[in-house]
Amino acid sequence: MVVVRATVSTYMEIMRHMAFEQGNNGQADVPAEPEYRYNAELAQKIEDKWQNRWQQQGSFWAANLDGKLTDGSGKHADGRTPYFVMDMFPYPSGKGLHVGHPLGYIATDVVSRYHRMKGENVLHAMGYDAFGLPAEQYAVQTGQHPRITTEQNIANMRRQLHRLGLSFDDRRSFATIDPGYMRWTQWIFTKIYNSWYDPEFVRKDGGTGSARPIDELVGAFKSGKRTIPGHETESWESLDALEQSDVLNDFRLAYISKSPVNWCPGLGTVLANEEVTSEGRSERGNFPVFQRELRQWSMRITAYGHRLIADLDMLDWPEKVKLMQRNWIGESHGASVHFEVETPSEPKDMKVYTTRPDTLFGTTFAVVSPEHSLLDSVPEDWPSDIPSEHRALWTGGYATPAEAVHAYRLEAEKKTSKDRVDEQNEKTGLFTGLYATNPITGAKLPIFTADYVLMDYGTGAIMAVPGGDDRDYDFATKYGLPVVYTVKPLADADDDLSNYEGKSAFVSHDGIVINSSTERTERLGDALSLDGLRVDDAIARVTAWLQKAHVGEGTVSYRLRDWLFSRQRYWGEPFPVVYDDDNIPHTLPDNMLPVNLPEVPDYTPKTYDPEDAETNPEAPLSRNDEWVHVTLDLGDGPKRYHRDTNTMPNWAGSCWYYLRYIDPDDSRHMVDPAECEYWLGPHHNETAGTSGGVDLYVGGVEHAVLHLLYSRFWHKILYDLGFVDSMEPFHKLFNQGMIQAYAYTDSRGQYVPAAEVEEHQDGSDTTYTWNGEPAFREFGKMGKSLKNIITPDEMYGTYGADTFRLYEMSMGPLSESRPWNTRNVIGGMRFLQRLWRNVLDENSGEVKVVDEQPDLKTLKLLHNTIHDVTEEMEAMRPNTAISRLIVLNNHLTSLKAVPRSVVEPLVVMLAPVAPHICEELWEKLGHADSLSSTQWPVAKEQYLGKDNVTAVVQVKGKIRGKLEVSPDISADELQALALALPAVQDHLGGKPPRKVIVKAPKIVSVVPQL
RNA sequence: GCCCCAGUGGCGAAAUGGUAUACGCAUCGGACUUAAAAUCCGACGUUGCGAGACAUGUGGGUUCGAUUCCCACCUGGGGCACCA
Repeated sequence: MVVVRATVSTYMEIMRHMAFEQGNNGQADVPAEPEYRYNAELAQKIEDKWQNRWQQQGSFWAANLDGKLTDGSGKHADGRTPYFVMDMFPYPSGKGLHVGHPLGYIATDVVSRYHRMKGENVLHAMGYDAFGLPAEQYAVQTGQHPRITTEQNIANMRRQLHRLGLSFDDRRSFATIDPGYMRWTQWIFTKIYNSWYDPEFVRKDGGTGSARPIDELVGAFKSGKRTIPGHETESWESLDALEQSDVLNDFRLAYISKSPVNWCPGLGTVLANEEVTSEGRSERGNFPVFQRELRQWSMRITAYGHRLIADLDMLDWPEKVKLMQRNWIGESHGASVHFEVETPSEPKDMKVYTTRPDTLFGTTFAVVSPEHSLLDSVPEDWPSDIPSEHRALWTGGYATPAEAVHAYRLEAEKKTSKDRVDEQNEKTGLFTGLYATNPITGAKLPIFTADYVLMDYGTGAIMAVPGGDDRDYDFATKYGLPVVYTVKPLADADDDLSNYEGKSAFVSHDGIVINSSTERTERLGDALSLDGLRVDDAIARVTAWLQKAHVGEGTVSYRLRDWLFSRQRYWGEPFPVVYDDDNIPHTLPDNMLPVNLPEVPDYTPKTYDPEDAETNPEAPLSRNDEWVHVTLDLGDGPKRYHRDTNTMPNWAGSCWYYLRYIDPDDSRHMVDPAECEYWLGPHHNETAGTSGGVDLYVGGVEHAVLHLLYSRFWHKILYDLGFVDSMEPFHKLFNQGMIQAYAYTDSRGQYVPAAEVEEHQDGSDTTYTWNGEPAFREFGKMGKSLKNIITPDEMYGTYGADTFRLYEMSMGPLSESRPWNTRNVIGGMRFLQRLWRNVLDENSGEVKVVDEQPDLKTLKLLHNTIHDVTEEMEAMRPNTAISRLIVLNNHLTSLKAVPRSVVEPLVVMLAPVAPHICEELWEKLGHADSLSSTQWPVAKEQYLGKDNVTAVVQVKGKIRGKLEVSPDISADELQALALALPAVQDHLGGKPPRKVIVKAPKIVSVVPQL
């Protein structure tokens, strides 16, 4: 039985241990390591040296065209191609980093260094996304102001990242909390607020629909070119300020509305849809979330739904992320159908949304959501024609429809979002006493209210087709409503309808319409028959018919909701908005920005019993009266105003930070237009495509919809308004995998420190013990609670930053998740040591390379390696690139003397991954320049071919022989050689082959007679 | 339920229609050493004395040839989920 420590254990530790013991025994000195051996201690020295030198020399500064960050070359950074590579904005948490965090940062650093060596002008910077809930919660726990703890966290994270040797342009670093940055976040908000979406506007890229200044809309109202919704007969001037404000509010891209929002009493704030899990709980804190009608800020992201889907086609993103965005936006094409409803006061128009207008003939009732406005117009008494056997169920036992509706609304409000949308739940609902008229058949349909219909999708009302829809079928069954079948699935086209008795027919698009015709009527005109049509044809025909009869039209609907933009928290950007005495909002002019956070007696959010839905948000910013109530001159003399006390969500700051990297100190622009065009404009280099945008954006897939969707949305607004000229923010997206880790439990299921667990191998069985007791291995994330955290600091101490970088880059493909295994790190260390020894003598420190010409075999290996490594780097596969470099280095190790002309390109090619040791070797090899400005090697064509290749001979797909042949052997010659092989003859059994496939010079495949 | 991705030695993995297991870890053997570490050289899918046979989650298919392409299933991971 062999005992292996599963922990960080290198010969270094063992040596130190021995030194300690022997010192105690007063015995002979430890055999000293060679003085110039590449070990953790030396690595640390080298790393410090180069990190300082890079910083002093500004080795990684990206040159702007003009301004403070220009390199003075006069034009376009000396004509170099720009390359913009970014990591996702990190959140400086108080917990510090573990070895999983820097994976993406190392990857982008390798890419950055590689592109610099290709002679490009590389922009690579790192800032901090510093507002948000965790910072606030951490501050509450420690009793300090979030600004203090956040700044400490940023400093700590900077230190840890610096130690990795990342090649950032440190002049371009900032945090979202910096007033100079926040000012522009607020400025962008005012631009969005003062814009509306004109669906007819033709953009410069040829597309239709664009954000436009709200003044253009006001102009159209004034000139009468556009009628004023809700005031169709009035002139703009005849409306008072409040009415004007309300009208514009319905058009603005940032607007205030009283609508059902996600209220989370446990966090004391409202949340965006994207921040609520499918369990109906908050993503942060896992508290229940309730639907409540509250006045809140929203952003009209739905106006961009179509462009956000369509423009994905321009992007070089993982298909998986594109798909997630498409699904999240959920564009569906259908029709809005108008049903007339008799109410006590007047006839009303009830619009329903359906993707299947072809099933209108199968509609047997209608359902509106509990929040629907129609419920304000229910009759005073129950109609007399309620089927008596269903009366109790339909009325819920309430005396009047109004009472029933009121009670049902209250009940719906009390349910969590989860309870409301849980498919498992039995459908509930009540009759409203109202009837709708089917516009096609004239049939009278009872209208129910039920919470399975959602107010914020479609129109909040549906035509129920129990013959085709499972949900409607469930409801119809419970409430005794009739079922009519109007579509036969194509597969069952010959079946008669009795086959569908007792179930819904699940109406797929693959079917034939039946039972769907009507005569010409006085009211609606033409007769309509869909019978016998395929579903898609029927949809087209009925939609055209509805449109002609003015009782409906084709519409597009989105699953995506407008983005709820306000939060009732302290640690976020304040809204640059004040209200006058009439409560009309005004955005603050540019010269009054930024609006800084006020000091408040208590920045803790007001939270409630997480289950108590009957509570209201209270914004912490409202606790400072002096800040809230101000006198300002907004152009019409000093007046009293009160400030908006909400803060923006965490996403605001991360929506546009990439723009600020380009031009971080500009006090006149959000980003200088010329710099922005150079770095982001479409075709700014060959990889950016027509969309333009950041050349490479690396981050976790967890932001697939949230950050990446919001950021695209803002970018498109800024594009429409002419502030940026790329259509998309991020041209290429790459999702790095997660580094996972083993965790160990004892027999009671408690986690034990993973670093102290011992691994035992007994034959093929592996067992684990901790403190002599059996332990059990599981696989998951790295985290404090699992007691399996390994920090970068530990890795620096035992191996150095280069080995750590090398290990992370070599452990597997970047996009895959995989377990961390400290035991394997030593392999990278050994590689670096062997390379070190190939260049210099460990004992003397003297460079030992020779200037003689390498042999042909070595040259061929070198140039093939250059060729292949270049390919691997382009494809972001550092793992395979590294393995090729190891092969080359192993070959050098086997030579009697190491040729300079081979080891130098090897050092250059390894530099992106292990920059410090390579810089040191490069210097020792006699070069004065930093590797960061050294050219990437180019493979020489004449060494890429091979003298002899091994041709494989297969019979019926099995290898029966190998031949060493010249690479330019003819097919006939190779075939003859192959057929002459005794093994081939044996397998042919004396008969001539049926067929021979020759792919000279690599393969001969012989097919024997049957 | 719907959609997407993955499954290869003891382990991390390589190979995208043409020699399966490159590279690294672990393990074993050898050289060096008084000894150990380090280093260097070598072995290392299973089975068989061997020729060989069998092996890329399972079962089929296409092909002269399949880890790679197609179909079905199993397992694991992820996304969406009363969206009309």
